[in-house]
Amino acid sequence: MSPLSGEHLNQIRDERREQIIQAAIKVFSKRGIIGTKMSMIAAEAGISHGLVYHYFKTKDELFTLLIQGAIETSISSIEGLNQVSGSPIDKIRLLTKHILDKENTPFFMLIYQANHSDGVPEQAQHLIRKYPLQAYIDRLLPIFRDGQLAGEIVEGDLEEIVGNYFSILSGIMVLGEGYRIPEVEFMMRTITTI
Amino acid sequence: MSPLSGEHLNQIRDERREQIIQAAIKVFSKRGIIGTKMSMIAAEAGISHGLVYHYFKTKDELFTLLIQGAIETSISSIEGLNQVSGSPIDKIRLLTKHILDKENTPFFMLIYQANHSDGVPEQAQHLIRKYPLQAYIDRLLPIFRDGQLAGEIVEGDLEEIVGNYFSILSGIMVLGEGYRIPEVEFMMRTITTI
Amino acid sequence: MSPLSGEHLNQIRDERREQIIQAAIKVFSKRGIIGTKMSMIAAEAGISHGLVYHYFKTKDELFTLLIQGAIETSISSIEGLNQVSGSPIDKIRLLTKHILDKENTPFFMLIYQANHSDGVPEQAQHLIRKYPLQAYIDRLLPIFRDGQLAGEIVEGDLEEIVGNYFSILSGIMVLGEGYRIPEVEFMMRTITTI
Amino acid sequence: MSPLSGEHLNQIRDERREQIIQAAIKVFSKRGIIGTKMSMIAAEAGISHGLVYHYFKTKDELFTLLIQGAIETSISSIEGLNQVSGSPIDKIRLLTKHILDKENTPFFMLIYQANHSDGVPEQAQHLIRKYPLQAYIDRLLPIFRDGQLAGEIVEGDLEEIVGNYFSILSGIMVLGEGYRIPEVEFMMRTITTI
DNA sequence: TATGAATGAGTTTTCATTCAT
DNA sequence: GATGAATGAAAACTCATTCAT
Repeated sequence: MSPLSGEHLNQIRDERREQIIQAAIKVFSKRGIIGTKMSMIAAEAGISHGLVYHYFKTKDELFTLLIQGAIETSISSIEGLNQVSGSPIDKIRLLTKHILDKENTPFFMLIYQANHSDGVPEQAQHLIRKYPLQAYIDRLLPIFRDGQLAGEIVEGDLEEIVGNYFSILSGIMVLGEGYRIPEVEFMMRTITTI
Repeated sequence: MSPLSGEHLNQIRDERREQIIQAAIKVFSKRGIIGTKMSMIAAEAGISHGLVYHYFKTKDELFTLLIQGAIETSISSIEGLNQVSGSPIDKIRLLTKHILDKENTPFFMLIYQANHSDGVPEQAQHLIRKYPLQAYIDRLLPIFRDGQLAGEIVEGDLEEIVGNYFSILSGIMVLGEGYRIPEVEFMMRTITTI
Repeated sequence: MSPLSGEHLNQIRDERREQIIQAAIKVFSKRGIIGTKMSMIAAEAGISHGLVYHYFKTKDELFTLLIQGAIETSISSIEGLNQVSGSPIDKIRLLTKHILDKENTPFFMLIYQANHSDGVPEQAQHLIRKYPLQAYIDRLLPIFRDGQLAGEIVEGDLEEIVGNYFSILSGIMVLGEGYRIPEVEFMMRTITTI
Repeated sequence: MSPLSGEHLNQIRDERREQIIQAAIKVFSKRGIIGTKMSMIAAEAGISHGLVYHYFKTKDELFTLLIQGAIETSISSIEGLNQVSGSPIDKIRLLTKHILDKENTPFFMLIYQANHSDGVPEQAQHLIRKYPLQAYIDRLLPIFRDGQLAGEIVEGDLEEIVGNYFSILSGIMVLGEGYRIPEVEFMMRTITTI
């Protein structure tokens, strides 16, 4: 019989890769790099640990890939706010909703893990350092400024306000199970007037 | 040389124990259980790794001890609020100030680590489960209720408000370097009227 | 498409086998058994690693086969000297030339690898032990004796002379790149008179 | 009781190190890097494999150290010839004797392994490349030139003669068990007049 | 016949823990 | 009480081999 068609093989490969990536996000975000054993990822993906290495050279490479994805996703979802129509407050509400969405927890957890764990691969550290809190502040500042000018956002140093707000959002998402994720309006009370 | 007096030995013992505990808090809170090597604690304490085992049977025992201390400290500092004079808002401000104090970061980190890491000793897990968010909510609820009755705290489900507030405080303290710790008033805006 | 004729399949089979064998000789002789991955042989042969297993059951089987070939070739080329006309010295010169021929390096390397490596399959070890230095000495001795009788070869214990000579030839061929392969006459000075 | 005195500890450390090094020379020289398992070295040294890592960071570091030692020893033993009194032929005879000494086999084997194996650590490769055959030829050339001028050594291109001679010596030492190590005079016949 | 996805045994390396001194 | 040499269990990673297609 002839070997599998290239297309079919590609499909299998892509599926497996995605399967492993999803498993890895789940495990890494919960346990960090050191706490995550490749066998856990394999088990989570329902495959042998050897196969993980068929698709990803090392644990580090896999982790770094996820970090890159997490950063790209979070940055682009912030930059995407500019395309959205609505008042500054509407945009911030949208962002807040997005961040507080349970589905996005792993991204914050991953970045958190990369920030705190030991044994974070050089390249992942590099990415993290390239996008510190300030990078997010810079991208959110214009929206907050507009809000302040419109009188919708409290007076005060803008960098401080944005930094605080993004920090408490990040904090809440990092806590994980056992804590409460507040409603959007609860968080926004820190920055809105009235 | 004559042998050291028993009292002197006791003193050395206590000093060493405290030395190790402080070192352990520092390292565990930053790196978690798995990320912390006994040799790191020893190095931080300036002693040989062998000596740590003279004072603490295992890494798990040491970690569990710290968790116990962290929980006790945080619970008692909340319970202590009742002895303080002042309005409900004053008490909450005091608590907030206390929690946001950099000095107390390690306690939150430790509890966080115990909540998230793998390889957390059974006994530590037990302690953590014995004092979940709800335990803190229960103890804070009376104060918040008074505040609500006095019209100083926003309307709404009290458990939710207290849970949210304690969660965002915890979140911020867990983030660590690279993020902003907001001022007390910034946090309190989530719960105060006007 | 009509199925390939049986004959054509046979031809493909034989070609592939030979292709793999040549690739295996090249890689095994350079890297030894342990150092050789089946994937290297496959890559060298320009086929998939799975296909190697269609032609050879295991790595061990393949290696053993090569060892067998190497031994048979070297033994028969020595035995072939008897069919050659010429003086003893001429025959030894011919043998020396043959051994020092770069093309024959892999055979010596293979036997060397089989002698030294770990993880040499039982059967290959058996073959190697069946044809030790002594087997070569035995076959060369008559020629050297004739040479000694004719005064062309130095006096002395014949087994020793033959053993020495074959050993230094083997040694030189095993060294590989980075060393000099001497001219025939340089080697022969060890055994010839004048 | 007081801890071991620093001196005693030093003694233990030095002994163990030496013990491991000797074991490693033995195993590495016979089986090469890939073929050598750290557990083999540990077993040969009669210690646990963990202890090997107490003294040497990695297998690569250990191997590289041995290579360095082997190169240094062989270079210095050649350079030492200049301090020796005697005719050029005497010096070469001394060198030959030294090289053919069974005790020195491991050095040649190690360098051989480093030249041929896969997975040779970068630093070891560097050392090997720094001291190719030419480095030895350069150091031996003056002696051979003197010998040629004195009519004790055959006519011909000196580099060629020295390279050939050092190569056949190296080759013989690499063969290991199963082959004959010739007498000094047998080897020297390749280069001496008469 | 041909391919490469998939598995798991085996190896390197780390580190909690023990123990002689 | 104090040290650090020593052990061994556990985890990352490699690769021979199998097998569905």
